[in-house]
Amino acid sequence: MLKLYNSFSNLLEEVELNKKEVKVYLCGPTVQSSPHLGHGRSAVVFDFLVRYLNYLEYKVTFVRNITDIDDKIIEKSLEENISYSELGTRVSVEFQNAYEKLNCIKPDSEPKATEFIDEIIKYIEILVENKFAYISKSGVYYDISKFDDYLLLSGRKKEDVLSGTRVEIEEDKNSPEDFALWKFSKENEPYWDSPWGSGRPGWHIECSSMIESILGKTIDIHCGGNDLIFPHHENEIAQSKGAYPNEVFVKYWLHNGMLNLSGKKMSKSEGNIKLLNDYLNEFNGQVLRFFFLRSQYRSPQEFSIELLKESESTLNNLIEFTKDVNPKPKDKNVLSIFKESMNEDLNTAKMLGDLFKLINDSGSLEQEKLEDLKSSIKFVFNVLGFELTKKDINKTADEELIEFFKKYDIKFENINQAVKEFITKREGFRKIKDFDSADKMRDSILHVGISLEDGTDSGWSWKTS
RNA sequence: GGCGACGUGGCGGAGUGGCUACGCAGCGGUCUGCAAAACCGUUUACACGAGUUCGAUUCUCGUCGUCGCCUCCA
Repeated sequence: MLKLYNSFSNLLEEVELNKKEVKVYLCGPTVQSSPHLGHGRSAVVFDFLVRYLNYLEYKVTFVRNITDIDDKIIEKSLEENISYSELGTRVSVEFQNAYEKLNCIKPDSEPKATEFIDEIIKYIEILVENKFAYISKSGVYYDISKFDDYLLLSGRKKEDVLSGTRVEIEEDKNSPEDFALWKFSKENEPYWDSPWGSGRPGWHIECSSMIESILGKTIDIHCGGNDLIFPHHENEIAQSKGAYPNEVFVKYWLHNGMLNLSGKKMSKSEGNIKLLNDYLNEFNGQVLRFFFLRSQYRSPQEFSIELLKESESTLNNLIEFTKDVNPKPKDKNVLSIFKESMNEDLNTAKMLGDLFKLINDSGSLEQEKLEDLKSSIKFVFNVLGFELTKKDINKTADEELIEFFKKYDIKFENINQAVKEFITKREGFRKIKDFDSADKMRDSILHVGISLEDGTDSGWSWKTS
């Protein structure tokens, strides 16, 4: 039985869903700047969720939105002297590429706020009609005083929120905690026409509106980073309950923990962000993905380049262990470890530990059982979106490699052929016990990232750094 | 100040009222011309104080500390 921690009840709940139709919505990024590692974590951990639901034979409809219009995007595009849409498109492409490298499955729908302006306006009209919204000089606002159940998700009181420091008081709102549904445009700002005046949607309304348009009034699982709980998700609830008071909006709220750098949250506002692309060039996407697997999705997770390298080592060991088998669901222990830990609020960290325990105890297994263990481990990793094969091993020749082998009179055709010839040459020295020369060759090839391993199957391997 | 989370061995990170988590690194060994890889073995852990209990890292209370949110954010 799958259990998930519901942020709304603050409880681990047994999930009851209709197998034939599970609707999942993930709050995606605001495309104002390049994707950072935190975006990666959120995308990957909820990709684990969707893949696991698929494995359990739920029929999932998965939507992940893109916020392509908001104050920060406008601000940034003015700085760069390009249009908001040019900036948004450029950054969206970066996100797509990153998601692809991380092997996240493509959502069934990836709506952008600006593609749903009509729907958003209709939604606001309902809120105005239901008296949850009012029009003022600067825009249309949600009237918090009308919604009694405000802040149930974050478990706060209205009066406590009032004491916050960031409330914009300069605006002509009835109450400081009211939030914008529609913002009238100032000069040089992009705008769309609306019954109240030209402007743009507020940050929160797009999600309520797109959820309804694409998935319907009730969805099963709503995911996002835990920094979105307040105000974003509170406001989504306020909007959706304001528009449709008698409908259940979301059955299960799931929130992932933040990524930390030296114990502090990585975020745009802290200015301590690490860009995904920086690491996706140096490491392959699978390593990043594996890094995210090592911690349970709700826990804060510490990031550093050392920890990423550590993940790479661990992953390589796993790849090595399973290298000669095809993925098959054979070993009952592996499958029950997989299901039990995933059922326990997607505890991928526990799964990993328990699987390694099996690997450690596998020394005495007979051949067939050992193969079953290996192919089953490969199987569950496949389910979670890992190929468990070494990538980049057939790295195309670059100038450095060609030059290197030329020094030893070896013509570079492909990496395997070249290294093989190199090893044969070195073996010549070893045979006549000229170990000085043999060691020099081994040292020199190490400088181009190839490490020779006498007595192993392949005789060599790539080093990553 | 309000609300919440957490404090586990060198680092990371699970979990449990009594049984080695696990990974990586380290150390020792086997192997090897040497090294690497592989394999075997292995070291100081549950912030502090009190309580409940036959027994607490796990439950309760207190203390200290760290972090998150409080209308920017994944």
